[in-house]
Amino acid sequence: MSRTAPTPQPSESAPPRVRADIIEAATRIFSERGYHAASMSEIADALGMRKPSLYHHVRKKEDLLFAIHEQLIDELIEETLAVISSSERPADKLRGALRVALGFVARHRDGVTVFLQERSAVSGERWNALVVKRDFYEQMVARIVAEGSASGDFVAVDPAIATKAVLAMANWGYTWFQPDGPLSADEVAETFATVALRGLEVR
Amino acid sequence: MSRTAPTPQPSESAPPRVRADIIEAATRIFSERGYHAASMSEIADALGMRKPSLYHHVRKKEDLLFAIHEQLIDELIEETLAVISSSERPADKLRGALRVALGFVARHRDGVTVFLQERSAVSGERWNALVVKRDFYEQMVARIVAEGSASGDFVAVDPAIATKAVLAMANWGYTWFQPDGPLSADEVAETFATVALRGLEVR
DNA sequence: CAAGTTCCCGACCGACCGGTCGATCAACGG
DNA sequence: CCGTTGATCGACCGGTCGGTCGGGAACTTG
Repeated sequence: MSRTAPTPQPSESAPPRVRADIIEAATRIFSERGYHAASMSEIADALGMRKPSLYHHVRKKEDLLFAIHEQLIDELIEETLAVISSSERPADKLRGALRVALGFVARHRDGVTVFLQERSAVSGERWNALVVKRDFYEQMVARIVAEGSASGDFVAVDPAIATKAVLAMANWGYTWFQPDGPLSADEVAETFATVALRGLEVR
Repeated sequence: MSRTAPTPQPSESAPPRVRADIIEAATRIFSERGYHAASMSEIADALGMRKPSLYHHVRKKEDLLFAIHEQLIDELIEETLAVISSSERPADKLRGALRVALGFVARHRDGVTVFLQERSAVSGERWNALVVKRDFYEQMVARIVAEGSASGDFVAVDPAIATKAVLAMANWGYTWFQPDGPLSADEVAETFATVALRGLEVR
């Protein structure tokens, strides 16, 4: 009864809802077991169907991985762009970018795990588009740091290396942050921003 | 002629030299293709032998992964212990720990990649010992931050979160740092330490 | 030279995996 | 009431992988 009335809108050739369920299950299983170790049967079983049924909705295993990557990077870019556009001072932009990144980990932990852990699990033509988007995101962060350095808001350290430090905080979160744990994403993001902007040492 | 005179010391049951070559090759291939995607034939071929020959020196594929992990974490703990023991001020300890970590990435890039990328690729009994060592390393960094907070050298931010920020810088390096690139490990470590201790913002 | 040890490898095995095929079944439209 | 469409799945296929086995080459030791 729960999954017997599909095709409510036969309008588009794009899938209606099953697709989302499939990607969700694939994300969880890829995240738990790793892309190569996970099997299509596993994903099918998690959806209450058998492998050939899953292949009715999906062409290749790699397509699932690609869909996960694309969905995530698009959303991350969109949110980050919005936040840094509505800020003025470089410090606020950096704080906002960290808040978006940590919030992303909190909301899409499995997806981020797949995104960062299975970064080079696949190749092919369309993969280049993802690399471009990933670079674009990094460039957004790099631009914040570079603007701060140029305007005199930030101290004179190598902006490229400082960017890597900020990206590290944003990207490493998926390995330890627990969305259901005692720490909130905003709390972590604020502390990270404080460390990155004011430093730990008392003067 | 290059590999025809083994067994120079039949003293120990421990392997003489081939073992090191095998682990080195496995490290490179696991790092490039991922543990699950890499095959034992690949590793054997890289060593100029066939798969059954490789299995003469190695019992299981998982043993290779375990050996890589163990070797690396032991060395990292040893070096970090030495550096933070010979320092006095928390700031110097933190700087030293970052220098060790980045130097590690520079010297054992493939190994660190396997170590951090294939963190949960295997299970089993002995795996617990590795988790304990990994936790011990993190605790060393945590203690530096906690000491700094307690002594008043560091500002009053949540030490647990600040520790994660430092660990992020140390651990994320393997994804981007190029040992043969224009940046030296010490250069990066110094800049990271500056960001973590003084912050980016001018006051 | 004979016994022993170490290493090597062609051939093989069982398991599993990504992916296909064809039959079946339910729902909908005319 | 029948044809079409979409979804499901048992059975199957080709390929690969981790791991084994048994025989042989090379070297050491006596």
